[in-house]
Amino acid sequence: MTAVEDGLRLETRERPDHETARDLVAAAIDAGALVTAVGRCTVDYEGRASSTLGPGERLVMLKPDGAALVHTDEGQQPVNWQPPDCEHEATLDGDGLLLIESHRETPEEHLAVSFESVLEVSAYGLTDERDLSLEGTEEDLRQRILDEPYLIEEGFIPLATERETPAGAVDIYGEDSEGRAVAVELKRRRVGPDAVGQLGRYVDAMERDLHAETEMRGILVAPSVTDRASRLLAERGLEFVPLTPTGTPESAD
Amino acid sequence: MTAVEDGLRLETRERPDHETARDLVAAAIDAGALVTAVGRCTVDYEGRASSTLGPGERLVMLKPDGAALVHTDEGQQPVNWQPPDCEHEATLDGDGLLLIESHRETPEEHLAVSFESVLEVSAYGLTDERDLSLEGTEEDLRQRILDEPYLIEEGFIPLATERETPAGAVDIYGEDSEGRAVAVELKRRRVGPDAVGQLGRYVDAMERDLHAETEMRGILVAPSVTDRASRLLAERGLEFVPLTPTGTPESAD
DNA sequence: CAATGGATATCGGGC
DNA sequence: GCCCGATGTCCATTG
Repeated sequence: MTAVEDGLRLETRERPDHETARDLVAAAIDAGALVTAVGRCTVDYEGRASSTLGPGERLVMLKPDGAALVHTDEGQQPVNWQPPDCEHEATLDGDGLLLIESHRETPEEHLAVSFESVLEVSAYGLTDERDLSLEGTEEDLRQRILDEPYLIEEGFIPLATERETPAGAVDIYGEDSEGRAVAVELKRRRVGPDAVGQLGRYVDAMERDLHAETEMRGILVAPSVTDRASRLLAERGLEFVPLTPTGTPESAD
Repeated sequence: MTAVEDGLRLETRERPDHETARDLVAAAIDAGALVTAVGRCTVDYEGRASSTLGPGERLVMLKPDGAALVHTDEGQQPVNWQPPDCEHEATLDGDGLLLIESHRETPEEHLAVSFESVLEVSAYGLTDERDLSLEGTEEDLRQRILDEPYLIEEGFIPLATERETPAGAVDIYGEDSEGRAVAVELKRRRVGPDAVGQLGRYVDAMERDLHAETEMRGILVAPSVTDRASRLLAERGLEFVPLTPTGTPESAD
């Protein structure tokens, strides 16, 4: 019985032989620990796409929720990965070398990491309450507008959030001071053409719903807008109001 | 002089005191090693947004390229992070506890991880050739069409890729058997409304360029399409051709 | 530098 | 389970 199975919090092997590494990784997976394995390896992936990665030194992380990450010494993103809810397995291949595999269905995906050498293997028993508090999101921008509707313009009245249209949900639906219907699309950061297309789809869908004679307004709310997006807004008769989620002043175009 | 500075490949401390942890992390950052630090900590971030994370046990990874990752026991994504090209620093705070910070400018961003306890600290000297070969991408889909244009339709002739329009670059520009201009937008996976909007913008822009009388065709190429996107395609007079990057048959709508 | 769009995007909410 | 849109998205490419 290993320390991990005993409920201890940490088990590490430096430069273990492959069998020792396999034993620890397998036990740690069973015990619900977070595992790291560092060494020279190759990586093969097959699923939504497929990839191969030749020999190199990387860090492999296996999480108890079934996520797997292969990190090189560069980049924020892992070079290979599996999302949560995968099944992890540690075995010895035909040459007696450590093989870590991760598999899931829907979609069918398989990741295999074949180690030539193992620098270190560690198992950590982690607990986390996981109460991240994040500010400066699109939700903060929405709340800011609901609290102070005049930030959109004098006389603007919010009537609904996430109002459904055939093209999707409008972030804020309301009326202007002359009673015209207004669709507001929110973005927490500077926007490009995509956001204009999104707002345009909503406005088109609502105009169709409200019958042709009613004039809809569409307002894009974001810290700023790119040149091309600005031109697209003008072409489609849509408007822009500069506003940040936090109230911090930023350059507004 | 530590082992890391000597060029050794691995240096680990299990349950180190905070000063020992600080020394190793600081030396490893200087030496260009990849660092992991596991322990109970709080995390504060301030930058494009801001966040706080209360006490919990996490794994912090510092990469020699300046990236930083804070991983909990759940999720593929780190709960906090910094992109590459940040400056990392390991110090002792006023209470003598390990403090890992990461900072960058443009945009101004700061990450601070305050450790209450340190389970383990490791430094790895990694080298990686980083030669990932990936198949099943949009680029593969494009090449497949350029090799076999009839997959779009009988008589289709590709004339250009990434052809610029005022609305952005069209993936493939070509002509049909009757000489009409065709814009083709490629997606490697099932598409929703966004892709329709993207194609629509290109077609509108090209029709404007080619003068009003010329009839443009817009074709969306993807494995399949959602209901709403299908309706949007019909509304805008755009077309859909089911095709996968690899040729593997998938359910096509 | 900004801008644009892809990604094995991941993630969460709604239906 | 699919669909849809947000993300501190990251990231490569291009101007």
